[in-house]
Amino acid sequence: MKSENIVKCPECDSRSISQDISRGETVCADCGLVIAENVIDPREEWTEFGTDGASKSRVGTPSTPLFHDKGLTTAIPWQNKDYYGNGLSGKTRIQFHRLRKWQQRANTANGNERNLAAALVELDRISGRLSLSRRHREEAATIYRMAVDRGLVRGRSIDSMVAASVYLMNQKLQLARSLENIVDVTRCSRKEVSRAHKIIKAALGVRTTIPGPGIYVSRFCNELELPLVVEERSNEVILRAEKLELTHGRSPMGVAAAAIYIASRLEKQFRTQREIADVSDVTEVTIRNRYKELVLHLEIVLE
DNA sequence: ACACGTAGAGAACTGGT
DNA sequence: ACCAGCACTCTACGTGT
Repeated sequence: MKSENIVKCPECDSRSISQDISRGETVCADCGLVIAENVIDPREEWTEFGTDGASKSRVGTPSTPLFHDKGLTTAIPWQNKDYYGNGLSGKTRIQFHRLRKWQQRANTANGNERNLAAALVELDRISGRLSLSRRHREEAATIYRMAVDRGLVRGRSIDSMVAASVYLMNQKLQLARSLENIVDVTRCSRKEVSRAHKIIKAALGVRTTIPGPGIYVSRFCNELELPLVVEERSNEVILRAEKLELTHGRSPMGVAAAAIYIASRLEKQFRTQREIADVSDVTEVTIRNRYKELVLHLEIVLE
């Protein structure tokens, strides 16, 4: 990984690339794109093992919850070759075979570890499809790890528990992903995911604030390429709507979509109901119903 | 093209048993 | 665990500008 050679962000062309060495990441400071990860930390470890100072050289990637062994592995290659590429003698070969076997067992020996290993593969897959940042993946992985530790996964499908962990992380960190967004990228039903989610949430005692429409505004506006003023306007509308309890029992995405529709017209940055419906995963009908309601009760005049 | 309105179907939550 | 009732949303229209 030649991260030190990167000078421009491939996403936004910004030149402010920063290296977070202790996390092993190279990140664009402007758009937050992670350009490289698992970069080896070349700095000397603080702990000194020798007396000459030169022995402080233990390096490696930082620890992360994203691998079942937290990324701290020693790999014994399968080839029966030594460092110079020469073949190993029969005796050594047998010895290495045994070492490999034991390491395999040590890595995934108990059921929990094996479970985690499988789960993290799934987490990686769905995180990719939801384009979650590393921080979000780590939080989801941590939640899943706790669920495994409490024995919650036993007898339930790994996939549904992983999806539920992602959803819980999403709520905890106020990410704007709906349950549908997550169900779409898993192999299990909405019912399974929401049941698993309830179980984990209760067992871990995670408190989440019920997400209001507000959390969707910036994501939708981004996808619609609307300027910041529209975003602010939308939030004002939503705030007033919440005060009048116009949002209760309504799909938050529908309310957000309607607020954006109103705001975009107020700011003369017209977007059609169709366009807004597409990014917000609600239908035009719902946008219409919500926006009529909002306009009526908030006494907003659209010309 | 876009916005508007409606009817029937359907999914999801609540409370009851 | 299943069921009924409920409010809300969706699909699929037709209509109007």
